[in-house]
Amino acid sequence: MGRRSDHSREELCELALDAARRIVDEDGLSALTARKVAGAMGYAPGTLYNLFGNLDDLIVHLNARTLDDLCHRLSLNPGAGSPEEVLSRMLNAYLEFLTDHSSLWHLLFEHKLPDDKELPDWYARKVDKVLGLVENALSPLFAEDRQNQKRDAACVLWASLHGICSLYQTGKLSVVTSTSVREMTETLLANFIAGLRLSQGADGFVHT
Amino acid sequence: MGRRSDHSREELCELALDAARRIVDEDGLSALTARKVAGAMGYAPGTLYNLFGNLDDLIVHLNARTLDDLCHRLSLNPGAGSPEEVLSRMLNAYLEFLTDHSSLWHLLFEHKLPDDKELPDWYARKVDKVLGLVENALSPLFAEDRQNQKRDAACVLWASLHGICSLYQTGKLSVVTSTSVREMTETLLANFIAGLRLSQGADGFVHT
DNA sequence: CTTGAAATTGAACGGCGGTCAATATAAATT
DNA sequence: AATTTATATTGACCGCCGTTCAATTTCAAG
Repeated sequence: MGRRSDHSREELCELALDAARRIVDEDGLSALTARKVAGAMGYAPGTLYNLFGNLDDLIVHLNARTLDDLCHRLSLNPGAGSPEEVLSRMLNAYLEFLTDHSSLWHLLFEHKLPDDKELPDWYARKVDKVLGLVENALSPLFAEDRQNQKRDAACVLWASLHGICSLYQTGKLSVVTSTSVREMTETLLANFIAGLRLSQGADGFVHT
Repeated sequence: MGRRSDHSREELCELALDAARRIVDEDGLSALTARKVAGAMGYAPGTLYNLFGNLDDLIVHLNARTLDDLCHRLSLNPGAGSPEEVLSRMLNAYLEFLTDHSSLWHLLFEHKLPDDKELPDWYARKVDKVLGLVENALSPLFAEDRQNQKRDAACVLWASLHGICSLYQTGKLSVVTSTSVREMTETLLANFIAGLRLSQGADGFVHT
């Protein structure tokens, strides 16, 4: 077999990523194999390695798409309101995605590159974008001269929510409590923000 | 080859789990293979399947040991003090374990049984024990008639800390912030507990 | 000494990620 | 139009993996 030119290189990448997404969504992480992806797009396994360096590389690109998707969903329902209200709406969208595409979500976070490789810059920028949404929601809590603390707070909140979702999704929470993810994340949100309000000072005059 | 009787069945299990622990600790998760474990204990691969149903089963037992170890370390430095102080000490021990045995820690949380199988009861009890430590530390914050809320709070806190550690450990935090795990977990701890104090009422008279 | 039960082996199976010489096609050159 | 060059595609191959199981060897009981 030789050159086919049924598809451009970009079309092939899209084909591969579409196939990969479908496979993960339908049959779970363990079903994502090079042979299966290649088969689903009607090509031989070797072709996949012309498009991506290896499976890890393909997964990073798939995760980038998932990140875009997630970011888009979180951006809907913008609306105004207190940080609690805004974040609660975002949480809705997040949990909905987690429920509907648990394997894609799982892949997004569970996947780890080998120690000697780092995530590319364009990927970091996508993560930044999501984090920016959280940051904006938290903005009213921080005085003008403390905006730099926003980012840390956003990171902490985001990572914490992730922890709850992660343990839930791997079945490690149900072993220990019957409380729903919904309730737990709301508990975190409420208490963490209450704490922030305090430490940032309701009117800027409490604590240092 | 036939019956050797160099070791009792229990000794063999210990041999296997010791080997597995060493392999994970030294060479990471991906190095944990049946052949390697068997080789390290001086037996053929098949023997491993007389002791454990499969690799998943062995991993659950290894994780149980890790859980015991973790629980033990968290129980040292008991001491008195405010919930913040007690939990901060526990956090020290936790982060120390995370640093020294990152792969064992990773295996403990990342491993997921197939959907049709559940973690055994004796395993759930071990998780419970760790959670109990957090619960005790939070105890002073809850009035006598609200002790049942303790558990939820402990779960949320534990899961949240896990999220920060998890993202850190998979290199997904460094992409987005240069703040240390240490600082982030302290931020969570401080704000969450501050929030709890408020919602539980400093003297039981604020909010419902 | 025989017999039966249990432990141990290691080859075998199907599948995996990844590689690469061979090949077939498209584009460039003559 | 014929020839060359460049490139896309293949699929057999490598060394692994988890897991199985018939065959074998040893121990213990009768």
